Amino acid sequence: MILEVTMDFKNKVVDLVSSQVDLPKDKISQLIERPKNEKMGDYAFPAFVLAKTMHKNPAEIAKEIAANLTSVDFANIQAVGPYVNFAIDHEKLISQTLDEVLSEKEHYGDQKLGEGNVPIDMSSPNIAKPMSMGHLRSTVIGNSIAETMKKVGYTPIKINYLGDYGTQFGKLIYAYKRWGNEEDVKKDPIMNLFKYYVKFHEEAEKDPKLDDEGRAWFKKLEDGDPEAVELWQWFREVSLADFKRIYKELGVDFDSYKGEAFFNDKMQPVIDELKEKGLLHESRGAQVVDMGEDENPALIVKSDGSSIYLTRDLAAAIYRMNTYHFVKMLYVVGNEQAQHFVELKTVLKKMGYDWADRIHHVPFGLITQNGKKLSTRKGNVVFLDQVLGDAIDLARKQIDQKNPNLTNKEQVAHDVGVGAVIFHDLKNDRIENFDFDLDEVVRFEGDTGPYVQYTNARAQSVLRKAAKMGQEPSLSNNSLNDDWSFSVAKALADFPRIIARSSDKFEPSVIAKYALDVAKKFNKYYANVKILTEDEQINSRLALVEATSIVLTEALRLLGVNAPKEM
RNA sequence: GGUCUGGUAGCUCAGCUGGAUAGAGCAACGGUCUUCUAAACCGUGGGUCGUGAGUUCGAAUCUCACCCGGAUCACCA
Repeated sequence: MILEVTMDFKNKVVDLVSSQVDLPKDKISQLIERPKNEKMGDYAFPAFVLAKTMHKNPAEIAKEIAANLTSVDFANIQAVGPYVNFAIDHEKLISQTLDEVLSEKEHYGDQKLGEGNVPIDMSSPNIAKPMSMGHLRSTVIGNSIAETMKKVGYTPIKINYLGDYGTQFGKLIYAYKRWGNEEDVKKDPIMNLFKYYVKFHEEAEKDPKLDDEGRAWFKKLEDGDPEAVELWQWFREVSLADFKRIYKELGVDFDSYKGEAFFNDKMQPVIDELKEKGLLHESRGAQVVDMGEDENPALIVKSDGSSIYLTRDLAAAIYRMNTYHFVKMLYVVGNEQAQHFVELKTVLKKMGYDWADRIHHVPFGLITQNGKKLSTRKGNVVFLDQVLGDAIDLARKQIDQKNPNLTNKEQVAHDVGVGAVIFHDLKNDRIENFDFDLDEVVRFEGDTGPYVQYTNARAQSVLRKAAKMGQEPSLSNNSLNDDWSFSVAKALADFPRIIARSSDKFEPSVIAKYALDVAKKFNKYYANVKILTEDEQINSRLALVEATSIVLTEALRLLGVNAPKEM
């Protein structure tokens, strides 16, 4: 069972206040806050609410409450203005927290907030196009949410809903036949296919008839034209191989690669069902479902009879419900598609599927470059491959400069470079747009992934040196009670709460911010306290160091970032 | 124009369910490596929290209006 240290103390505060005040406990619990300034203590009860009923000014009330309270768990209980401040006994919080972290190790922070399958639709790059920074976002956000959901009891199912179907393939087939050749595609599949695709859109600007050609080829593909199908399969195969290479770099894997094409034969039943339920009607030659007064209708079948993504997503959602019986389903997809998911849920609801409420669109902000939207069609993209490569190169250079004797340089360069890119993507609220700036992404100083990794490496280095001295982490001796240790321990005690919040909001940045906070506090500790001094507290200090390393490593793991022991 | 989303320090952003003098990082300037990895630490300067009302003992936080940026508004996904 999980004993959360901070909860423990908070409950004690609630009990104490409750003994003096005529308010229900849950109300008190709600009012209790954490002072911003650590000097004011660790918990505070504001007495304002009582002013009316007691007809006294809050400061007086606070004073009275404080005067009547004593507790062994708190070093100090005193009124400051209208607040009753509670300062936790440092020694107690430090020893309890460290004890808990060291005994639970990487399971520290595990909790049971729910259970059941949670499919996560994530990454989902388009076949025949290079993966961009946009796909990176979906991939790393989805991955981190999956890890976090697992930690709180759910069973995530990572689904890569490959963009392996749609009108774009008609365009690509046309473009390949007109400007492409087999040899080039074999040499460098993605880049050359992508070139044709961009060329198509350039030409289509001048000659809109090309769009019709593209649509025609897509229709052929849907009708099973052998040439179209063969080309499509080939494009898919070479693309997927390339994607898997990048996923390996990122350390992300998937439970399912069922892409859009998989649902080709599952759309007609959905269309039939919509028809049966009287939801479908014709509009401008297409089949649509009404979305209400001022809304555009949801398009189900295009006027030329071919399929569209909403229909496919409906089929996919129903399939996933039947397959996984999910308790939640997440779509980690850019914010610009928000309307689509509103439609998806609305149509499912109209079909009578209440489980549509279990579907959550987890949107993220747009990535721009020099303020402009990245568009694959125009070839205005940032290639993920390149970014990762640059980041790793830079990490390698740093290692050569700062720690040239490091043994597994390549591995560490990879972890640090890729870690920087992933962390950068996760540290801000995911809804936030960001303008891509390579220097910013591969920065290793300040609020960055490498900063957290470095902090952990420092901790590990101390532990290695200690072992050589014959010293190891242990809480059996003297416990710590200095301010530096307390600051670190208090941060460590927050971990379970942080995980709960992150999983609740589907927000990895909560964990990223937390990791930075722990790292910062540990670095202050490190700068102010000489750890490897052979006195009676050395083992306790080492316990603090090890606990910090455990939490940092686990926080990074939840973000999908490796934590090298040396760098 | 409708809908969604954002507007906090020069730049990039925190600020949890409203609470005590609004915080980080970057950038600028100045310190700290014969001592546990300086990818670090310490210090200085820098903000009418978009604007105006409202709710409240108390608003960056909640409500409304307005201003600005971005996304989106059926036959792409």
